Amino acid sequence: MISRPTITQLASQLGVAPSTVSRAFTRPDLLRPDTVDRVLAAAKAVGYVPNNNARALSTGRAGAIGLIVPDIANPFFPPLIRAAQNHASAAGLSVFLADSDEDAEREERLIIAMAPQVEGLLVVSSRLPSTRLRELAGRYRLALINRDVAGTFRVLLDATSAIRAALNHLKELGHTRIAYVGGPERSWSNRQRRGAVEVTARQLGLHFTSYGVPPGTYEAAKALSRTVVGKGATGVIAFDDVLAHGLMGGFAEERIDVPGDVSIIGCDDALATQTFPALSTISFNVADATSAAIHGLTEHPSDATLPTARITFDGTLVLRGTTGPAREYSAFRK
Amino acid sequence: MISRPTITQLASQLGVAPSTVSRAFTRPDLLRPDTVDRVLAAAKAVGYVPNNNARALSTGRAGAIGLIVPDIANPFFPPLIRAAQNHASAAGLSVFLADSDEDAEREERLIIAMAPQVEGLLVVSSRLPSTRLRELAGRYRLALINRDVAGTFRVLLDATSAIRAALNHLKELGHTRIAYVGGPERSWSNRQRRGAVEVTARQLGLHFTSYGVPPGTYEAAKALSRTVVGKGATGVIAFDDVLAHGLMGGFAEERIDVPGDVSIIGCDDALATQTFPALSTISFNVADATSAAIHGLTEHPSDATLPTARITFDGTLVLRGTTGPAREYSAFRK
DNA sequence: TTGAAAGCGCTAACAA
DNA sequence: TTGTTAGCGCTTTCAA
Repeated sequence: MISRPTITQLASQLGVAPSTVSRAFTRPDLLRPDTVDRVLAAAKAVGYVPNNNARALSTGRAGAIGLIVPDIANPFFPPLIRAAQNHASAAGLSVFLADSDEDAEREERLIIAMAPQVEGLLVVSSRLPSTRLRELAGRYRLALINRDVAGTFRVLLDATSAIRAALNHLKELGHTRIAYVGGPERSWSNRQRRGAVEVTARQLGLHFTSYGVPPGTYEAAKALSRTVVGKGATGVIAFDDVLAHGLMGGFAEERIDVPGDVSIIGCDDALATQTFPALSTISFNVADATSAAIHGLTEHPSDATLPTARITFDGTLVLRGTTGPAREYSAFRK
Repeated sequence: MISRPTITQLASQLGVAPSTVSRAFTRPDLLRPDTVDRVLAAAKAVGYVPNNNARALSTGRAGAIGLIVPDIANPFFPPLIRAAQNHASAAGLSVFLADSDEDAEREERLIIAMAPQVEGLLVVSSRLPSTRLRELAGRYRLALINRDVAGTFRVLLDATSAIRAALNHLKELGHTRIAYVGGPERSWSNRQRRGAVEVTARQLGLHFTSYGVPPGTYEAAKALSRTVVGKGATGVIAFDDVLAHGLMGGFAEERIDVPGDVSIIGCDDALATQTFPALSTISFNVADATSAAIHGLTEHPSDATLPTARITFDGTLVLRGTTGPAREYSAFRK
């Protein structure tokens, strides 16, 4: 932030009032078109850029939103972050990004520190307890993504129907033993997905087993792969593509063929086709969901909190190369 | 940004002057310790948080830095982004993140829009022409990462020595035909790495071929894999881990064994061990490099531009599972 | 050690 | 359609 032309300098140089310059930028409709042109041209010539801080101070509107994610390195988040930036900048807002590092306390500190400085906060895949989150949403302008807390403004990527489609697909291929490999326990998506797999499996008469990979990492999933298949599951649904990929890595090492020996379906469609074989998965329209959340954040800018809302987006099953006919358990047992 | 207690309110509530409250936060050394305590306690009680915008306006210091990356979804950047945030927040700064989407014009617009609002800009892997970059660095406070423009403040991850080690390693394994698979043409790292491979190959008497994957994506690299190996290369160095992984994906589809048929070494160590076999690569201390850049950005906050500097960090060759003894070319030719 | 007061650059009544 | 003016919340001289 080095010194630069101010609105007053530009105004006196043009022989107009500061407010005229201001209006040329914020309410050009109030000015004669040629005045606007004159001001804008002069602004460009001297390199005048409005000072956001002064503007924010004057209007009481921060001109920015905050975005908190648990782990920027997880491939699910970058597209979301990019979508958030695009939508925010279309609304004339910049975005402060922060990473909670999967740490609930850090997440709360971030919320408290950032909230007063921004128009509102997009909190994605929160790791905070629901009661805390509800409290915070009662004090600050929070829009949650992938966290279903009653009384808050939340946008949810709902995998239920896609999971039903996935299990139907596996059943048709002859799979009878299904495993779910879950991720972070604090993740709402994880609990939702596990629940959906369990319920659907029961409805379809499929044997269901659940595993957990609390750190949610590729490595941890890989380490679990032998166990999963050793217990006889031939169809596995993973919490997300990272875990699915980790399982595939483990299977590859064990010479367990995908999809010959075991079928696997991920979630989030975050790895595109960067696995071999290409991963079947559940895809969401993250951009639309993010857009909805940003809408909520920007809609009634002067309210202290966001209205209660529950907006859901369904996922779609995307079949690629990791599902195939079931093989008999014993046929590849080691 | 909802209404919240101001310094004036807090002051009158405490029966002190606003400046006293201000000093309790910014220059506690000027106050009697018990005054400081009293103010801080009251601030905490009423939930007072300093208004960054007002502070920025008053001091002329933005309290934030900007960070521009070409593609947040590329796994090289998230760790860097996280490092930037950690170092910035340690210096009391927040960070505005922006993604140029590999687009030079968009990158320039971002620089011009953000620069006036922040203490300085961290521009990573710029896609702008050097002349533009030099101009911008002469006008704004820019710290470049992975872009070597004379006269600017730049921090470089230098792969040269690690590439030398890599080729020596391949040569010892009996490889004689080396290919480099490059990424974005605008990338300095790409040009540097290609040059290092070429020079070293010549010195070691190895046959060298260069390929390019301008989009720099997994998909594009995968599509190139057959060509690379068809021309007889048995050792390949990829611009980055994403391309290396893409090549591996292509090889897997073609039933070309890694490292049995072809050895491959990536760069950036961005995929950890998320490939099968685990990828040999060149690793950099991104956190230190980022720290150096942020140091530069925060050192002389009132100067209009950063001093000229060229700070380099060498990479390290990390051998994992994708390199092995060379096989005769004809042995696996299709 | 603390207070009073001016001013950072901008916006938004209100007036003209 | 444009100008005047009073702050927004904070920091920072200067004075006490």
